[in-house]
Amino acid sequence: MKPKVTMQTIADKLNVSVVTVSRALNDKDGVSEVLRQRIKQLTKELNYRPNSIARSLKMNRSYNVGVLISNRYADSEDEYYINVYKEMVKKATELKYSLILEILSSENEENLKPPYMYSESKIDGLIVLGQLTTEYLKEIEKNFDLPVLYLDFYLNDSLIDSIIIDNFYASYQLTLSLLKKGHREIGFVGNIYSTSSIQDRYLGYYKALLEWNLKPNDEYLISDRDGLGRLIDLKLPQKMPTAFVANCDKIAHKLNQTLNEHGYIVPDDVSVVSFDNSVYSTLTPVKITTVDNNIKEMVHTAVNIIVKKIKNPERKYGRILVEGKIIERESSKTIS
Amino acid sequence: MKPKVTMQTIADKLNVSVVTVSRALNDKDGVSEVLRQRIKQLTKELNYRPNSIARSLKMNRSYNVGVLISNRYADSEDEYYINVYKEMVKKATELKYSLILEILSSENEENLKPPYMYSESKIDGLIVLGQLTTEYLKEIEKNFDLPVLYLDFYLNDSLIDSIIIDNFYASYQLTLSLLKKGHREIGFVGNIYSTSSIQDRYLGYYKALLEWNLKPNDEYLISDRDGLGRLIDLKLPQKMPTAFVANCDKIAHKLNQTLNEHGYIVPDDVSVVSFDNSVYSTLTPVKITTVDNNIKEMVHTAVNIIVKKIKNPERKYGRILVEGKIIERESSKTIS
DNA sequence: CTGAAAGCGCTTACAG
DNA sequence: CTGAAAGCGCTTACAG
Repeated sequence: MKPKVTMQTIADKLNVSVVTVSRALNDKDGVSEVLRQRIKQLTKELNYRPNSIARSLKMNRSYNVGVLISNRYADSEDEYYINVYKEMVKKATELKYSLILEILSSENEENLKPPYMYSESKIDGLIVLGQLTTEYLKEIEKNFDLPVLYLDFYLNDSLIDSIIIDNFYASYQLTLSLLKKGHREIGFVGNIYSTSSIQDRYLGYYKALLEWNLKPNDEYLISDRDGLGRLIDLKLPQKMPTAFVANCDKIAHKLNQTLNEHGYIVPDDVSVVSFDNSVYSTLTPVKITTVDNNIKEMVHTAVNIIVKKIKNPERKYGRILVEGKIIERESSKTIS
Repeated sequence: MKPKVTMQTIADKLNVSVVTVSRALNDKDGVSEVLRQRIKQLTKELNYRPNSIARSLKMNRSYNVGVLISNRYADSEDEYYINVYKEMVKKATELKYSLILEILSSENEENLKPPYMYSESKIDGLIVLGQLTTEYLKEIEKNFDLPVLYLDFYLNDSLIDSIIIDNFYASYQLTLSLLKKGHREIGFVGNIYSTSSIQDRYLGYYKALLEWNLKPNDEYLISDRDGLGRLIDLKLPQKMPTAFVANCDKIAHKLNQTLNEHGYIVPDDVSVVSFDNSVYSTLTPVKITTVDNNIKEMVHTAVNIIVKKIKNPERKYGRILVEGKIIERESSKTIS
């Protein structure tokens, strides 16, 4: 490793002070244009890299934002959140922030252990990506001395801002599209006590039915996971509806398999629609009609807001809704 | 936000110096056990969080490792690398390091622009995940003043350590498994000029054929991407072999589709085997025989080594091979 | 066992 | 336009 180049090195070579170097490099007033150029020039020749750690200490800012994801969402083949993360990284870089990802183990979640990056003051703000236990979230809300943003879920009675897909509206639209195709017996797949997003999708489905004067049939409500988010086998009802709204593509894919095992073909016997527009929706033999979550818009909003909150922690944003978009594919069919 | 708690706060309350507080919290000698406990106790009561930025400045360590991935590998539905990243995060946390991910755009790659996290001195070491252009890598090797590790590829004539799946050996074994099933006409799918990993997989395939006194047939070599890594349509040969080795599951999946379009059924007409054990290998109707890359072992080794290199930059590790494991599934069939 | 001093590399008032 | 001084919150060598 070569000798370290600091602002002092530059200053010494040009017989000026570090103050001047700092001002020149940060494009602040108080340096003659000639000197500024000389300094910038030398900076390149010497391969000077600013020490962001030193700046951070002075400014009381790390220029890092933490992203916390539960092991539940990151551990399996569930690629959705990790994809969201990727988009976040791109956006954060634009804003000169770095992202630090931490995977929250079930154990630490249960023990209410704060993220390492928080305990070590490595971050200026935190984005919680995907719902955690209410106890854990309450703990964050009570103790955290940092701007926090919930992404892709919200918590009732919470003062913490959140950004969510407008699941309710999207589900309402999606269910309407089935009704317009002639379906009257429509089921829903998902544990509606599990996450706010499944709940809202269920209620949007409910609303569409009510609007067509239909009563949701409890027999058509199939759970897909236990209270801890672990997937369970899907139990088909005795009498089959003509269509299902699945709470996500992954479950739609699983539903498709379960249906096949029982001799039903999608969409000839049963239509299936779902949410997320993830890899699961296109890799099955029959491509699934789904809702594109508009990850990009959601993520851009999220990163912008957390940065704004770092600069002004008092400002509140509340619940921000991002609209999804239905993508019609082969799994939903018009019936008579 | 509450008033900030620092070591000074603790020191003042107990009428000791910050030196003593620092020693107590870092479990260093020179503090009586009684005092140490009192300090630690107070730390909890006041919700003290050490300022890792200050420590970093003093120690000249950020305790961050950068991970650089090309847009090419992260942008599409290619979940492989992002999965690898997730495992890296878990391992890094164990070692008290944080990871900062940066996505390298094609533009920055072409202009040889160094990663932001490097230019801003935010990281102590860099892991390059997935091959970049030779020019970019040479630039890193020439200029970077940090430990660097290549993960999942290597560069010839490079002094930089790398960790790779033993592609050559795995491919050799995989091809042998086809030969043992009676196949004699075996094709290979992949642009062998594109990445070292495709090249090595091709050569392992080659070796297996040679060992059985077979000559690889150029007609059976199908390219899958252009020089920049963009996927292209697969052109099937006039005369079909009885089996294909595809350079990854994603391509195997695509090959399967192409074969279907031309009226061939896997594995009845053609067997297909591939690499990665990714989501693509199990979501197709016919599950694909593939090689599990042992991501965990690869990642654990990688993170351990970069941390060791940060502590001792002189030490060389060379090319480290991690063994893959064949997972037999339905897409490869015994023929007579 | 305990502390005063110095310093990591910056930035921001303040003074000229 | 330029610089001396102070300070961000730690850790380490030195002294007692």
